[in-house]
Amino acid sequence: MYVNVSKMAFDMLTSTKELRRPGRPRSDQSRKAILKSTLKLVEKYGFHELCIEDIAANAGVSKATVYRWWPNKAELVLDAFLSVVEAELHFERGIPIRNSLRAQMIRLSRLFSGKVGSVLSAVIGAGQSEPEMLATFRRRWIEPRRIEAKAILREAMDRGEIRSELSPDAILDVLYGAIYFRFLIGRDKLSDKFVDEVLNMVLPGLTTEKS
Amino acid sequence: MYVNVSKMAFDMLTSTKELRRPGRPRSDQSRKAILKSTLKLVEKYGFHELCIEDIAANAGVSKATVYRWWPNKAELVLDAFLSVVEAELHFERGIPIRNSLRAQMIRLSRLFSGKVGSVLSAVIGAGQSEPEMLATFRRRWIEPRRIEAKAILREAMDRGEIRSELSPDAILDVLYGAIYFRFLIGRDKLSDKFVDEVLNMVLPGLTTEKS
Amino acid sequence: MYVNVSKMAFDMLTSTKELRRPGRPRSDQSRKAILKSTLKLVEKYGFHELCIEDIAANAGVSKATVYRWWPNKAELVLDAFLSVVEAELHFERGIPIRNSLRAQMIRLSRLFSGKVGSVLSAVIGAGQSEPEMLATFRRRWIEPRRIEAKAILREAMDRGEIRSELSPDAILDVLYGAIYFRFLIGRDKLSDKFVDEVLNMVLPGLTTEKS
Amino acid sequence: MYVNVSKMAFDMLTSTKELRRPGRPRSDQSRKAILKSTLKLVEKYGFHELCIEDIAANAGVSKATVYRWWPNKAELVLDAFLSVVEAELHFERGIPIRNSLRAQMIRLSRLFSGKVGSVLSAVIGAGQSEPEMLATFRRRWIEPRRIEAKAILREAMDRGEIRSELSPDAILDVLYGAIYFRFLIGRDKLSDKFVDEVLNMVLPGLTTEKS
DNA sequence: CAATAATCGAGACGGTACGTCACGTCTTCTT
DNA sequence: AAGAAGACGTGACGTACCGTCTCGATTATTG
Repeated sequence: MYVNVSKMAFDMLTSTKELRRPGRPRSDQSRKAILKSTLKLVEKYGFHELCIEDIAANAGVSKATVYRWWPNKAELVLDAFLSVVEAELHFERGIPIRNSLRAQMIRLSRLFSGKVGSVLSAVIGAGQSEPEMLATFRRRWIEPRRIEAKAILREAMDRGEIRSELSPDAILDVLYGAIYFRFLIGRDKLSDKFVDEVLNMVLPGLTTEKS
Repeated sequence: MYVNVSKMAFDMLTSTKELRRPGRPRSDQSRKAILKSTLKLVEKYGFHELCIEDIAANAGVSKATVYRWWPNKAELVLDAFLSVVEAELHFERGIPIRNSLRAQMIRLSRLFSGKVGSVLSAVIGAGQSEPEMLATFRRRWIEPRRIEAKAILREAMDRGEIRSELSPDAILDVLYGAIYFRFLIGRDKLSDKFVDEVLNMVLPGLTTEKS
Repeated sequence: MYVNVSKMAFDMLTSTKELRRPGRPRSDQSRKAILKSTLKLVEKYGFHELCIEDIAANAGVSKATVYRWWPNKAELVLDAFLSVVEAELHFERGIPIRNSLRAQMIRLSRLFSGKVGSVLSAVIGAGQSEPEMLATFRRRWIEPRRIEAKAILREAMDRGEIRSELSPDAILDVLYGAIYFRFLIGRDKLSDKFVDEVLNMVLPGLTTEKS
Repeated sequence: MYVNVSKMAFDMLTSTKELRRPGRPRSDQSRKAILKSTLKLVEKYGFHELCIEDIAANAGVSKATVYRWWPNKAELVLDAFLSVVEAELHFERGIPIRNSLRAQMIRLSRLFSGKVGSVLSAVIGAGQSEPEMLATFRRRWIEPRRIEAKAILREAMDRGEIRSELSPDAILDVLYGAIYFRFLIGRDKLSDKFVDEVLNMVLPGLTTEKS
């Protein structure tokens, strides 16, 4: 991960079409096959049982090729996870805060219930004993979404929908904490209905109006 | 874990004080030394780096003795965790719901910030790829506390403090989800202040009075 | 082995019927069950794969009981072997040397081809890396028979059938070496015919007459 | 053993000098170090006490490398033995049979008395409970020598030195059985004198002339 | 008839080595 | 260079038996 980021950056800088590093270029086919195999196998076995030898074999790639581009299993799984979900789950802006939050939270909870859910839980689980991995996870998955969320919260505060003395971070910890808690630990399934329950409980405490 | 639970059950059934199973009895000294070493080492190295060979060596015990009583590292760590925290963190009853919740949530968040916090996160992390372990964790850690919590919520509903049409499980997912989320994923530290922020946001939505 | 020999000796000395040591006497049933199980399992698995835990389990006996009477697997197997064959295979005396040798060699080679053959080869095999065991084997199996054999050879020398300048030990090494060699290493099966081949080749060199 | 034999065969077939299998080639240095350490340790401790962990450590090699090429301790020791003695102990041809036999038997018995003797007895001992190993031992140690021996016996029969109605296998079982018997079981040491005793006893029965 | 003494079963214990697995690295030839 | 192949040293795994031990129960002799 670290490695390929820097090398990709180098490639981008230099490839004004002609300039590039000597030697055989990186096989994009291999890269994709590795990420695909990783996703497939982590869904099947979970992070713990997953082994890089199997990923390499499954991707028809040599082990050394995996290690050339990712420093360890954790980063690889994280990259595979992000390669699937990175672009999704934006907030709609300019609509009532409840609607915007609800729509995004429902899409998130459905994502958690699907195939990538098992990959996500594997990533967070592994992160509990690998601080660097958790940091990367936060930086590339949690933070981008939170920046957007804070923006719409700020807008809602400006419109007077949300009490502006509240901490946006605390608000989001409460709303999303409920979903993540049920996803990671809870026995109950995530559902659209649960999202509504959460919003019904929490929003009254955030709004300025006395309903 | 599974083994000794069933055997302990057997002991209890048969021990009208005098009856015991034949053969050399299990060494309680070894059992305690193993749990103690496990706690110590998991705090030091985290779950991932922890190895059973080290636990056995540190406890002055043979590897076989560890495997005789615990099927794998995860169960052992879980048992060690529970042996330390199992009896703690009850709710005070007969006082306003906010006070009771606040006191327990603060004690919980302080626990998370302390030494056992790292053991707990290791347990939950490992549980993400071992469903049985997570189930045991829920059964022996989450559920006992939740039963108490539901009882005080029910009392508060009876007293008219909490709207009785709300789902107790959802309420607890919101309140504790925030803490667990910040503990497991969040970048911000847990603090007494955060507990108050959560309660301030959530309780208004739960109460009957419109303040 | 060492233990029970001495204790048996003590028993013999003292049991002029009434005198015996205090405490629960040794269970002869267990002793026999152990030897029987040992024979059965060594035939089935060979010496190497044989384990004392299986012997004890098969004999319905505790492991400690086995170790109380035999110091190790080798001695136990040797004892089991000798308990079956010790009394057999004497030489007939007062008949022509060829007849006496032939009869005993044939009985021996048939014994080798039977069930105890596999036990014997296990014993000798194990003896190759345990000098004490091999010594006991020689003392209790090889030597008693060799003493008899030397006696009939001496008689034959006295009668003038065998050249008396020959070494009886060398004679027996040649005759029986052939059988043991074929038994332990050779690809060819032992047979009565082979015994005759050996005698036909060797006896002319031993006899005084020029046939 | 099985593995490398087949791979060596493959190498031989394909190595018209240039063709070789892909991947990192097997380290010949490791292979030799393992065989050397095996010999050294089996001489020192005997087969039974020998453990593969020690061999690997002594050879500065990983345990996995040992297991990659030899399926078990027995095959490894056998290979080590053969790597030392395989090329030795031929018969001289075109001389009187007695001389040829005597020279080879004396060299053999001296070999048995030396350092490799303990390895050989370990190999034969282990072979008693592992038929495949004994078969390999016969194929690679016994048979090649026996083929030569039969050739010189046949020549001697053609020359009229040996009675041609005798079975060469039986002759060799008698001659070499005596040596192996004394080596494996006998209490007496092997010596040049013993070889002469054996030949003096056996040859008269084999020869055509009446001396 | 109690006290003493040894054996018995069951089975837990500290050990040692097993043979396996995956790690991450390295060496070779090919693309 | 990058890639596939695959051998390498390393280290932990979980297992199997080792030979010893601690129990309560049993079976004898002795006082």
